[in-house]
Amino acid sequence: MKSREETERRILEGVDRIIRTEGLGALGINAVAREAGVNKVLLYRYFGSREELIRAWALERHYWKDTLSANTPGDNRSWRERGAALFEGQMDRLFEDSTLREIIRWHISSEDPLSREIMDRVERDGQRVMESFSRFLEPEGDTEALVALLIGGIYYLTLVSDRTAVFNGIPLDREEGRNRLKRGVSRMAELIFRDTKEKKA
Amino acid sequence: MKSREETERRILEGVDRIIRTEGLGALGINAVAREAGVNKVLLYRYFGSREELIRAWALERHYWKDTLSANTPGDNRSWRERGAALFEGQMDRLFEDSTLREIIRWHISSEDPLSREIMDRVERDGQRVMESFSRFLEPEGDTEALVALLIGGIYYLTLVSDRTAVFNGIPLDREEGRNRLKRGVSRMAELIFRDTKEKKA
DNA sequence: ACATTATGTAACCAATCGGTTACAATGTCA
DNA sequence: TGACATTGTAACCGATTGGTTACATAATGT
Repeated sequence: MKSREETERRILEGVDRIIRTEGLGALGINAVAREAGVNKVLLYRYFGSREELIRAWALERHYWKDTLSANTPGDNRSWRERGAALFEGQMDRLFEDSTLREIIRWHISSEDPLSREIMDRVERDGQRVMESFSRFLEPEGDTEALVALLIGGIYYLTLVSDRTAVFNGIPLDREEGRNRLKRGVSRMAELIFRDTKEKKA
Repeated sequence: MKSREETERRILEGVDRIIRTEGLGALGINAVAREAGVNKVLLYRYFGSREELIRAWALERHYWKDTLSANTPGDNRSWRERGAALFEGQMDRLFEDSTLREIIRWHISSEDPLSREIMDRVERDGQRVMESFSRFLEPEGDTEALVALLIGGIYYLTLVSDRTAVFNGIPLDREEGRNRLKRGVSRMAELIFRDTKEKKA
């Protein structure tokens, strides 16, 4: 009974908790109100509608830690190696962040324009990282297509890990299998950039 | 007003049509009855429930044309090349068959055990093809992980092509972009199997 | 002390969902 | 013609959904 700001925060935390534990499909106004320990009337008073509530939740999230910016000054790895680490880091991030997986799931599954809107935001960051990275490599062959496939593989396998324990012989539910995949991502990135020249500039 | 058999077929065709045009999410009993031009009471009389109706629809489908069995006797391609063609064929199949995409979408999105049941059936076929193929190659490195990533990439990109026109600079809605991806799949398969020995047997 | 803001309660709306029931109207076949 | 299977109509159930309304109760700041 005091700060509206804090109540709004509690509601958004309820949204986050529901998405993390039950998925976006379970995100109803009634469920959120229950989860946040708040009356559902407040959701409408403060956010207007279900859609705007979800949008508000999505906007306050940051989606990509810029793995590339974690370059220490004394980093003497080649850009090929850094690229491999970049993709591996993305897979790691996705395995850890269930809400991020849920957003991708949503985008793939629904026709809701809002899911596009949010997913665009997610990928804009990733795109920016990729661009700053590709400034140092001269692509050979259709690197764009190969990278698209690699990213897609990362997306799909992390998504399916919530549903299936084993995929193509790999135990997605165990650390061992996930490490095999991350090494696979790294290896595949190396294969993609194997014939790529490094720019001098 | 005559053959029960034909009416059941019309219902199943209605299911198929809805899934193909509006997706599995739109597959309600009322929608199917409307689409099939039949009273919804009949759906219950003949199939029992929504779940059994979907199961009946799924069971009468065949999911993978065995690309590998399309090997003509005079085929003198290496197994590496055949592997590349195999994956490329899978991507082609997925781009063409929207209901297959819808099944994968369903499996990724919902917790419904039925989706697992059906997806298992889908992948059992694919697994069988892969096994008969890998009998001729001695893997070097974690081929399983790399193949998993490739399949995942194929799955994700075909799924996302229903929602997004451009991914990582590739126009998913145009023949040109899809061909780039298919060539990419082929190329990636070659990269994966580059260091793989062919068995003599 | 008073007005303002924040929060709550509870009933209510219209729509949709999967599913059921009772009964009437057809068509088919012997 | 009569028996039987097939199809249809239409009302109904209980549950859930997103969303609204009217009104009462607290806490806050000045």
